[in-house]
Amino acid sequence: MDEPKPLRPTSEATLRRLPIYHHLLQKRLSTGIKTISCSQIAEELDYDATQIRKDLAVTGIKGRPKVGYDLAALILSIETFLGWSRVRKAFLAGSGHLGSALLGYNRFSHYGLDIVAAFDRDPDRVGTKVHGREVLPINKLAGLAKRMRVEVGIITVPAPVAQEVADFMVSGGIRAIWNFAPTKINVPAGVIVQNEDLYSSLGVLLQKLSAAHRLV
Amino acid sequence: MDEPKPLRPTSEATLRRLPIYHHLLQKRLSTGIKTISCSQIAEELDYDATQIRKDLAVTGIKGRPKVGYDLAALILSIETFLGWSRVRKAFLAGSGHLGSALLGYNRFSHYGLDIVAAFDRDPDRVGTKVHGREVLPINKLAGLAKRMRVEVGIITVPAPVAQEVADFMVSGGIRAIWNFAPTKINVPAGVIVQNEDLYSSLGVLLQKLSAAHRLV
DNA sequence: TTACAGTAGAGAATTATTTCTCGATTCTAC
DNA sequence: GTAGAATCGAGAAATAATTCTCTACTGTAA
Ligand SMILES: NC(=O)c1ccc[n+]([C@@H]2O[C@H](COP(=O)([O-])OP(=O)(O)OC[C@H]3O[C@@H](n4cnc5c(N)ncnc54)[C@H](O)[C@@H]3O)[C@@H](O)[C@H]2O)c1
Ligand SMILES: NC(=O)c1ccc[n+]([C@@H]2O[C@H](COP(=O)([O-])OP(=O)(O)OC[C@H]3O[C@@H](n4cnc5c(N)ncnc54)[C@H](O)[C@@H]3O)[C@@H](O)[C@H]2O)c1
Repeated sequence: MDEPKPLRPTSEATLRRLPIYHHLLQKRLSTGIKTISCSQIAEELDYDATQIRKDLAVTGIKGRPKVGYDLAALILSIETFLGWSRVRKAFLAGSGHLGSALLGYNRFSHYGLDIVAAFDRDPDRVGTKVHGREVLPINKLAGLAKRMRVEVGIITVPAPVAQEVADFMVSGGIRAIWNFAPTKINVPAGVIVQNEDLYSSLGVLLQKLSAAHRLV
Repeated sequence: MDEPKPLRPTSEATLRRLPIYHHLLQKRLSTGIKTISCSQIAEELDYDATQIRKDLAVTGIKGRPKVGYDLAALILSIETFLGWSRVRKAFLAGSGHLGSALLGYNRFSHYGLDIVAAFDRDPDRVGTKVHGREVLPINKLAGLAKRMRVEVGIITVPAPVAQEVADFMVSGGIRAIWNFAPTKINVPAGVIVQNEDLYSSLGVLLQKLSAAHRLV
């Protein structure tokens, strides 16, 4: 009776909902309340209370009947589970429109990510500063990543060069890639890729709008 | 025997995958090939071929055994299904970091979306131009949306004011909202909201990275 | 012509996720 | 104290999504 559970990894759906709860909980924290129940969260977000209870359970938090969860403890539990309590260094490749927006967003450091430098191929960009971070030549990425023990790579370059940039990241020892380019990138086993495809989101929105049209 | 099928709406998972196929198909189109099969797509994207077949079926495309699908017809079928073939006007609220990045991205017009104007509350921003689009005062949003028959609203304002901006959009007759603020917005029935929560994406990435650490 | 291999499409089986049900617990009010 | 209401937590049931299986079709090559 050593490993009775197969210990499945947490479902992606649950992982995506946890930050949504986190936003709400933080908002509530500032109002001064001390506890919150699943039914209250459910009411606010229009989710099913049982689903929220199961989601929160994966973080290891324990609630009390009739009361709910301790708000501060719950926030901490989510942050710990998601890996937001330990800040990891990140390199961003492609300091264009989207890359600059991410660099300008100083809130990621509260969510486990510290973008320490940006990289680009364009000589006009290299050497400039974007929101306080220096832009370095892309060919320095791998070496620096290794030296600085950078764990996360962010790809905001055009799709045709995304694979090449990902290869630099992998060779620099980066083990998790946040990919904003609308293309699949191939990485060796053990490297985590999280695609953020805005077209998928846009596709869902516009399809629903079109479908609504067709019905009415 | 009039409505034998309940006609369920297409699942969100399928809707999110269709744009991913679209990216690949477009890339293939430029190589000159004329047809493509599910097994080829599956090989490339590391998906299950049957899943791809079922996904593509919802767009109404018909394939031929041993051959696959006509590439150009398939692309068109996806575009039509997702509502990308008819371009809809959009207003963007919040011309900050992220809003500017979206305004600078001229490719959305090929994907059914034409951002025609931006809105902001900051007097320093109002009156300027961001990537060719004028920034107008936020209090003009509702009236102009109604007059110009704008269908889509994009929210890139800070979370605490997202609801207020959404209300302006709804009162201007906007029926689909692409929300980048990390907060729930409440809208009347019939209005479509698509949340694009970068923290969800980041949460998935970092949790997987943490979990990988724990195992090794 | 004929065998063969690759593939779409439909439906069944499997797996994953969400929702329901119920017992146990804990707070509040009487 | 005791009754009642709210809620957690665990397991069962229902629902949804994915993967498997089989048949029929189509092009290619012997
Ligand atoms: N901006 C958006 O709103 C938006 C929306 C959806 C998707 N995207 C995707 O995000 C990515 C970036 O978009 P963007 O609008 O910021 O583009 P952009 O052209 O503004 O920026 C791209 C940057 O990458 C740099 N670059 C090009 N090749 C490089 C290389 N080999 N190595 C390092 N840097 C290189 C360029 O010099 C440029 O600075 C694209 O893949 C795009 O499809 C952007
Ligand atoms: N920039 C990013 O990388 C990033 C990442 C994740 C999430 N987000 C989210 O996107 C949103 C925008 O982020 P940002 O970095 O662009 O912020 P930002 O501060 O650069 O831009 C916000 C803009 O909204 C305007 N604004 C404020 N109140 C307004 C109102 N009532 N009406 C109209 N305009 C108003 C401001 O003047 C400013 O121009 C935020 O909700 C943020 O959480 C941004």
